[in-house]
Amino acid sequence: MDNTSTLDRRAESGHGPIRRTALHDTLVNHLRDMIIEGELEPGTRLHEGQLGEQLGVSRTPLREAIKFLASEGLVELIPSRGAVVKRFSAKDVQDMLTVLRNLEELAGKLACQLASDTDIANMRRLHDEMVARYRAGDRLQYYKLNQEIHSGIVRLAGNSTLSEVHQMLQTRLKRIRFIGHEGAEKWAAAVAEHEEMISALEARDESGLAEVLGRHLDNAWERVRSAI
Amino acid sequence: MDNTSTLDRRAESGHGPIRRTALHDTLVNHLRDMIIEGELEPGTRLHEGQLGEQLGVSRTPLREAIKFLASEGLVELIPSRGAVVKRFSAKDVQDMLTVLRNLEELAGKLACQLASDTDIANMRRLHDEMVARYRAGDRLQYYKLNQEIHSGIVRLAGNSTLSEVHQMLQTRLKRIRFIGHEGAEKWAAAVAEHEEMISALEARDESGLAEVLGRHLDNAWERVRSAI
DNA sequence: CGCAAAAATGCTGCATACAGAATACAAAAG
DNA sequence: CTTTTGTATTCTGTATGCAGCATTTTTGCG
Repeated sequence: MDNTSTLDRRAESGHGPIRRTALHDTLVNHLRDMIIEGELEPGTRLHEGQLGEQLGVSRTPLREAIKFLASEGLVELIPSRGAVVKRFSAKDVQDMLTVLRNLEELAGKLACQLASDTDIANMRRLHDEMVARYRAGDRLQYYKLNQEIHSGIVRLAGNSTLSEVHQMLQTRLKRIRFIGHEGAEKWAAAVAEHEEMISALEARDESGLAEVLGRHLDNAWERVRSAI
Repeated sequence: MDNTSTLDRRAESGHGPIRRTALHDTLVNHLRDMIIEGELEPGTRLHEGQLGEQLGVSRTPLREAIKFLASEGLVELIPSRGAVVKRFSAKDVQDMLTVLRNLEELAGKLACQLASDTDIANMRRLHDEMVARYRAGDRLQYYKLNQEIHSGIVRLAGNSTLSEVHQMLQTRLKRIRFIGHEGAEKWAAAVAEHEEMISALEARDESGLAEVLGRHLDNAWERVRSAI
C-alpha cells in the first residue's frame, strides 16, 4: 500500500519546499476541497479514525480542522455523534444567493467609488483573459477566472468584512455551482453580462454595475435551480 | 482554593440538569463571552495551559473551541505561537457597520413582505418592553432587548443565511458597542428611531423601514467612532 | 561593560491512551 | 414472526505525554 499520505502528495504538487503552511491550514483547505468537489457528499459522516488514517494525520488536528469548518458552515456537529457534511436545500441556496446578491451590489457601488484606474485596468485584463478561456472552451479555467473577477470586484470595495463574508458564501456555493453546468447559450449570456460589468466599472457607473451584478446572480439561480 | 471550575458554576446557574449542552458549545460560548465582555482584551494571548486550568478543562477541547472561534473571526491563529484575541481597528468597525447596514436594509425589506401580523405584533410587544426599560433607566435590559429586536427583524426576513451572517457581525460588534455608552440625548434619539422602525414595519413600508434601519446604524457609528 | 552565542525554559503542535456514549447485533420472550 | 432487551463493538470526547520551535536568560569573550 502507498505509504505516502494524501496530504503529502497534494502538498508536494504545490510550489517550493514541502509543507510551508501549518498542518492546520493544510487540513482545513484539504477537507474544504473534498467537500466542495463532492468527494465528501452532503450527509456523509466524517469518520475521524478512518479519515485520519486516509490523510495520514492523527485525530487531534483533524478534529480541530473539523471544528473550524463547522464554524464556516460546511459541516454540522452532532453531539456525541461527530460531524456530517452539511446538506443545503433549494431554499438554503436561494437564501445564500439573495444575500450574495446584496453584498455584490454593495461591493459594486463601493468599487466604482474607490477603485484606482490601475485596479480597473487589471480587472479588464482578467476579464479579457476569461473571455479567451471561454472562446477556447476551457470551462475549468473560465470558472476560476470568473470567481477571481467576482472576488476582485469585492476586493476593490476595500472592505475586509465584505470580502470575508463574500468569500464564505462563495465557498459554500462553489459546491452547488459545480453542478450547474450551463448550456452554451446560457454560458454566452453569462459572458455578455461580464462584459457589461467591466464596462460599467470602467465608466464608474455605480447603479449600472450594481444592476448587472444583481441580474448576473439572479440568472445564476435560474441556472442551478433545476439541478437541485 | 475553589475546586469547582468556572464552567461548572456558570452552567449550574442555568436551568434544569447540569450541563445539558455539550462541553464544546459551553466552552465556545464561555470564551466568546470572555472576549465580548472584555475579560480577554484584544491582543491577549490565549494561553492554553493557564486558560485550561482556569476553566477546569484540558487543552484538547479548549484548542478545538479556539479553532472554532478563529473561524468566527474573534481570535487570530498565529502559527507555532497560538491564538490571540483579534484587535479591530476603527476602519474594521466601520467596514463591519457598512455591511451590517446593508444586511439590515435587506432584512427590513424582506420582513415587510413576509412577516405575519402576529410576528409584527410580537415585535411591537418587544419594542414596548424595551421602551419601558428605557424609561426605567435599565441600560442592560434595554441593550438586550435592543439586540433582540434587531435580530428579530432579521429573523422575520426568513433567510437563514442572512440571520447567520447578521448574528456573526452583531457578535463581533458587541464588544465595541459595550464601549459606546451614549449620552442621554443620543439614547433618546435611538429610542425614537426604534419607534419609527416598528411603525414602518406595521405599515409594511419597505423603503421606510430600510431607511430607518440604515440611519440607525449610521448613528451607531457616530456614537462609537469617538470611543475607538 | 557590551555583545554575541549557547543553553534553558516554556509553550505550541501532534500523537496516543483511556473512558463513556451510541449503535448494532443477537438472543429470548410474547 | 415480531418485539424487546441485553451485550458487544465502535466511535466520539477528553486527558496526557512527547517532540520541536520560539523566546529568554545566562555565560563567555572582546
